[in-house]
Amino acid sequence: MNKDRLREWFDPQKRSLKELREIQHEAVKKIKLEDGFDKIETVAGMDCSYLDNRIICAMIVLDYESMEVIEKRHVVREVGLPYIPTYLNFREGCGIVSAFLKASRLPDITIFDSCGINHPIRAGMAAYFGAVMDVPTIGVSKKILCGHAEMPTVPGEHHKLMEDGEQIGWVLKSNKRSNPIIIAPGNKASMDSSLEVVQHCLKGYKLPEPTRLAHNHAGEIREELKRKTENPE
DNA sequence: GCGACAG
DNA sequence: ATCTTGTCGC
Repeated sequence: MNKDRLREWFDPQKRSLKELREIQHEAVKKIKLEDGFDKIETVAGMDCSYLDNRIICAMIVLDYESMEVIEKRHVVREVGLPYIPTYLNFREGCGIVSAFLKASRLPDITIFDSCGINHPIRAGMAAYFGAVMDVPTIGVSKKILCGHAEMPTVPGEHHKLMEDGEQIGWVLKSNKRSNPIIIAPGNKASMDSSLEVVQHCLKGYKLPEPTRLAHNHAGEIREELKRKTENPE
């Protein structure tokens, strides 16, 4: 996909929220909820951190079986939109696309630190990105944006996240000491596969390795930038 | 009208 | 997300 087309999908530019909502609807039409991958050999994690008016998007690619890091990438951008619930795809989109395209080899599936189809109009960052880029994605968040579910209390316990009688994701107790995490398909990943992939990536922490490591990396880059800002040499 | 609301 | 100290529990 060329650069101009990508901007149309991810750059909020000077468009109104109404226009942005329309664009989300266009992307949602492209979402596929069946598995669109074969054997998973690599899985990536994507997360962002912020510093003043800049956003740091970090991506980590891991070997699916061993969960060993293969590649770490990041990009720093000026944020183009304030945080507005349900419009996160336009706030973090451009940076995420840049980081994603920096990978030397595209991952078989990517886990985002955000919502998937568990969004008011099914346009969570993971679902939106996956639909536009036509790649498999899963969303893993820490808070419920929409939907309701019984809360799991025992590690491994999980329940369906429901909205209007439809399942839009899962709520999973990933760790004894942590609050449950919310999992949802993004694109080209079924409801069951989304849960299975995330469970496979859990290694004793609240978050699955891909997302946990991406979060750490984004934080490290942030600290570096902070030093430069305070100590310009 | 009121409350909820990913990062 | 970010700002921040101590504190409870394993």
